Amino acid sequence: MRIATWNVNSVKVRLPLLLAWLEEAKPDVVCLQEIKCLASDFPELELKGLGYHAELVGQKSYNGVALLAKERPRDVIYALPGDDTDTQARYVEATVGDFRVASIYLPNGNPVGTDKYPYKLEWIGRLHAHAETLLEAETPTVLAGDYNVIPEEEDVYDPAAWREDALFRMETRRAFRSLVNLGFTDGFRAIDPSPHRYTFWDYQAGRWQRDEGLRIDHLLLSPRAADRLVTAAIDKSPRAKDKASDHTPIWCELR
DNA sequence: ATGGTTGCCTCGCAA
Repeated sequence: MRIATWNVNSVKVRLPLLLAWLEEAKPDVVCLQEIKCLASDFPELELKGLGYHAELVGQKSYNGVALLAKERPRDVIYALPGDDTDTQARYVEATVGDFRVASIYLPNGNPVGTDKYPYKLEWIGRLHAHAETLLEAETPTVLAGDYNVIPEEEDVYDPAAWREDALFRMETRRAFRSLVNLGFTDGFRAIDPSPHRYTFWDYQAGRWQRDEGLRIDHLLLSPRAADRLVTAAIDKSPRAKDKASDHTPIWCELR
C-alpha cells in the first residue's frame, strides 16, 4: 500500500499537475491539504476518472483537506476531535484497507504573538490526545500531512533565520516531539537519514532554485504501521513544473 | 537589500 501526502495549495489551480502525478506515481492513498475550496467545488469526477474515491472537508478560500483512495474509505471522521467550536477544515481520517489514515493540515501559527500561535499549540495538543486513542486501537495508522513543523536543525536551510518562527521555535518542536514520542516513527527519516531533504520551498527569493527549503510534511507511522514500512521518498519532480505548489509530495510504501 | 511570489469571489491577507 503506497500512501502519499501533498499540500497542493489550491486543488483547482493544481488539478492538471495532480492528475498527471497520480497517473505517474499511482499511490493507493493520497492525503491533500490546502484544497482551498468548498466540497461542492471539489473535482470529484476528474479524480473518479482515475479510480479514486474522495473524502474531504472543504472551506472557502483557505485550508481544506482531502483523502483520496483507490479502495472506498470507511468510518470517516471529518474533524479533529476535542473542540466542537473549531470550524477550520484541517482534518479528515478514514480506514482504507487495514490502515487508518489521517490527512492533516496543522495550523501555521505565524505570526507568533498573535492568537494564531496558541491555536497551533492547542491543535497539536488535541492531535496528541486523539493520537493516544488511535494507538490504543492498535490498527496500523498513518498520520500524514503538512505539520508546519520543522523537527530538527537539519530540516531547514538556515536554522538561525528560522529560530523564532512558529514552524521552528523550541515550544513547537517540543510539542511535535511529544506527539512522536507516543510511539510514532517519522516514516521518511526511518528510510533516509540524510540532512537537507525538503518538502517545501517558498515561492519567493529563488528558494527552489537554491534548494533552500523546509521539511514540514510528514508521515507519522504507528508501531504496527512502522513494522510494515518498506520505503519512503520525497518526490521533487512536481515542484519543478510550471504552476507548481510550494510543497511537493512525499510517500511511503507499506507491505 | 526586510527584498521576493502565489492564491484567495484580492485591492489585504495567509502562506
